[in-house]
This record gives sequence, structure tokens and C-alpha cells, in this order.
Amino acid sequence: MKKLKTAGYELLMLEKTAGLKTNQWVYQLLRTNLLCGKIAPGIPLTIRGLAEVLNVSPMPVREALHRLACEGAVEAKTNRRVIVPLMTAEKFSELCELRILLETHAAENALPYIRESDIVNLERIDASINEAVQRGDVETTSLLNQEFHRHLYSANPFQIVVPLVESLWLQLGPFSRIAIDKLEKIYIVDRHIEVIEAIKQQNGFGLRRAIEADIRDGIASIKTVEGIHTYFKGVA
Amino acid sequence: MKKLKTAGYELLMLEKTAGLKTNQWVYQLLRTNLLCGKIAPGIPLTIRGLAEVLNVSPMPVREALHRLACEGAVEAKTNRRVIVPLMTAEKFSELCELRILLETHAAENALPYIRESDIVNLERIDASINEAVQRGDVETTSLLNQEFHRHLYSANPFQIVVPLVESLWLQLGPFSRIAIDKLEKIYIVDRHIEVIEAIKQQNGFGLRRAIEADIRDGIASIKTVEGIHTYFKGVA
DNA sequence: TCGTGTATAATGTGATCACATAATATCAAT
DNA sequence: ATTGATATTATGTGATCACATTATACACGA
Repeated sequence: MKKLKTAGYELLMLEKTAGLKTNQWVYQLLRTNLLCGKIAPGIPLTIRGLAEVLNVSPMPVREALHRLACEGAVEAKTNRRVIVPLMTAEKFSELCELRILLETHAAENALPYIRESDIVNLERIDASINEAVQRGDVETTSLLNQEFHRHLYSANPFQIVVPLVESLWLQLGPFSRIAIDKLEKIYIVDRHIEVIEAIKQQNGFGLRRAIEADIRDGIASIKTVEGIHTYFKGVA
Repeated sequence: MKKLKTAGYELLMLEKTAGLKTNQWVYQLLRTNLLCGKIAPGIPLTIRGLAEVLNVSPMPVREALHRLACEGAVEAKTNRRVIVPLMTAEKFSELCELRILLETHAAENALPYIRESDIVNLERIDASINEAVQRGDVETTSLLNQEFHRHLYSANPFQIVVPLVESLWLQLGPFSRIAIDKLEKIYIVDRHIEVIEAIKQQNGFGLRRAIEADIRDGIASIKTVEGIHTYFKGVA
């Protein structure tokens, strides 16, 4: 019989490297697919369905799904459905505001802790981003862009904000991907260069401005995407 | 046999009301105990140990513990230990800054959506806080105080920030409890009255100020607690 | 043709077990 | 007595099963 009604997922697979627990593998796989919009909002995710597709037992899927729900990446409805939340214009706007609020704060508070080696790393990540952009590798671009920000904020050893920001990224998920998809290469590069420049000058205010500009670029580019409204709630 | 080495917990129990899933019950119980400092930082939490104390199977404990780890309330070490994170002065400071940043934002963005009925509810919660304070019921005071803030911020139907703020509350956990323990009654009441007053006047800036003052009162009162430094990391 | 009630299938939760690994206790050698 | 190796215990993870609950399919009647 095996109807697999819930297993219509087209997931991009990640290889399960040794030493990686199954639940972490499932988590990262689902997370990646959510971030790049492979799993469309509204379609139900089921434990057993995913388990079958991934060839694992339901247990690790259960844990991964719970964690994603905890982070706001998926929404556990009162009935027995777990879905990717639908976006609304207001939620989108609020998420962007919060990104700016938290990330400018995080960047400024990280500034005093940034070492030479961090700057080298940031420049290295930025270079990788350029390569990925030129390859047209949207997925890698998205992940590296996040790594750039995460590395910057994590320089502060007493940092609390990264998990909060990651939750925002996850909720913006598919939309960030659209942004990068449409983004002119120059924008990303410029902003990251501005960021690094401000760091080198120990210019806190400039750093805030550069981070905010980087985020706003993404927002702006999303808004220029034709037909973007079809991705929002309440549109057929 | 039954050595129960890990089961030295002194937990305050919550009754398991009907219709409440076991994992939710365990989660709320652990969460409450963390918030009121019943579980001291550093002591290991084990799935089986807690399961035995609570007379449930390890499964719901596993889920509750994972969720708490996801929220930053407990820390899963690389070895096989889950502990309540130790606090540092820097982390404490950062948590307070983030509370002010997020909660003033949340309050201001909730303001346009607050109805008459919300104000009535806030006043009712505040009255309950007063009662709890006069009873000397620290636990209820703490929970109601959070409910006050949560109710305020949740008035905004497009609100994203409440889960983030709750994570901060959880991480501050035991320390907030100390604060309320030492707090003069007048402070809480005054600040909440100021909050409600600003709402009635639709005064966004005043609301921000009142929220910030409320949070800072808590911080200040914590700092006045004698021997507070013994609660921080690296002190015998 | 369209609702309505029933039967079937699907799903999440919780329990139990097996297994690999890490922590702890035990004991021998110096 | 202290240290190091070994054995025992404890623990988290993953798999499988049972059960209650909910969604879905299907047949019947208007």
C-alpha cells in the first residue's frame, strides 16, 4: 500500500558526516531546506512522512521538528499539523525591524573584542561569498552570509544575541533566499566591505550603519521582486 | 539498589491538570523551578533521574529538556551533562540590555493595538501582583509580573518578540527571583501604574520610559542584594 | 448533487528496549 | 598512599510498539 501522502517533499539532501548524530543531521537538513525555501509555507510536515523520506526512524525527526518549532521556524497547530508559517506583510516588517535592532546592537557590542584574526576570517568569508555569488550558488551564498554575521557577533564572548538572531533568520527564511536570488552582487560585497572598514577603524557608529544598510539592502531587494506579494498570506 | 545519585532534586511540584500533555507538564514544572531558582546552577540534570522523581517515562523529560536547552534555560555540555548555566557579570549585563532593547520596542509596537479590555486586564493582573506581594508569595509574584509584560506585548497581533523575551527571562531566571524577593513593594506597583498611565495617554515615549524603569528597578534591586556576587561564576 | 454520519487510516505521544559511549568505581602495582 | 588500568554503572540516542486522538475517505440519504 504505502501511499506516502505526506511524503511529497523535494528536499535537497545533505550527507550525513560521521560523528554527526542523526537528530542533528535531520535538524540541519530541515533547517537548510527551510532557509532556502524548499519547503513551501502551508504544506504539512509529518514525523513519519519525513522519517520515511530520510530513511530514519521517527524519533530523530520528532526531535528536530520540536526544535524547529521552538525556534519559530515551523508552527505546531492545535490540530495535528506542523506547517511552515505563512508570512504577512506586518510580520515581515516586524522581523526586519528586530533584525536591525538586535544585529546593530550585537555588532557594536562585539567590536571591542574583534581581533586581527577575526578580521582575516571575515575577509575570507566575504571572499567565499563572492565566489559563491559568481558561481550562482544561492544556497552557499545564503549560508555564508549568515556565517559572516554570526562570526562578527560571536566575537563578543558574553554574547547572548546570536540564538535570538538565528531565530529571526529562520523565520525570514524563504524570503531571504528570494532576496539573495535577486540581489545585485555589488550590494552584498559593498556592505560587507563597509562593515570590515568600520571594524578596522573601531568606528562603532559606522559599524551600526553598515550593518543596518546591509539588512535594509536585503529588504529593499525583496520588495523589488516582482510577484513577491504572492508569497504572502491570503493571496491565491 | 536504586541509588538515585542524580535525583537529589528538591522540586516544587505542579499538579498535572487534565488535558495537559505529559511533556508540557514536565516542561512547565522544570521551567517554573528554574525561574524561581530551585535548581541551582551547575548541578547536572539527567533524563532518567528527573523521570524517576516525576514518575514519568524518560521520553517526556527528554523533550522538555531539549526545549529548555533550545531556549537557553539549560546548557547541554559536550560531555553527557545538562546543567543550569552559571551566570557571569557580563552575561547578566548583556541580558539586561537586551531586555530593555526588546521590551521597549515590543511595548511601543503594541501600543496602537491595546484596547480598553487589555487595560482592564493589565490592571487586574497588577492587582493580583499586589495581593501576591502582600502574601509574600514570591513565586506567584514572579509569574504574574511576567504575565503582565507578556499580555502587554502580545496585544500586537504581529508580534514576534515575545518568545525572544521569554528566553531572556529564562536565562535571567534565578536572579529575577532574587530581585523580586528583595524588592520593595512600592517599586513594582509604581512602575506598572506608570506603564498603564502611559498606555491610557497613548504616550509611546512615556511607555518606553516606564518599561525601562521597571526593568532597571529589578536590576538595581539585584545589585543591592548582599552577597549577590556569590551567585556568579568563579566565586566559591 | 450536496451534506452527514460512519469507518478507516494517519498521526503524535509516551513507554520500553537495545546499543554505544562516557562517567565512575574498583583494584593492582609501584 | 597514589596513580593508572580495568570493570562496572549511568546516560543519551535511536528504534519499535501501543494507544488515544484526529483527519480523511466513503457510503448513504435528502
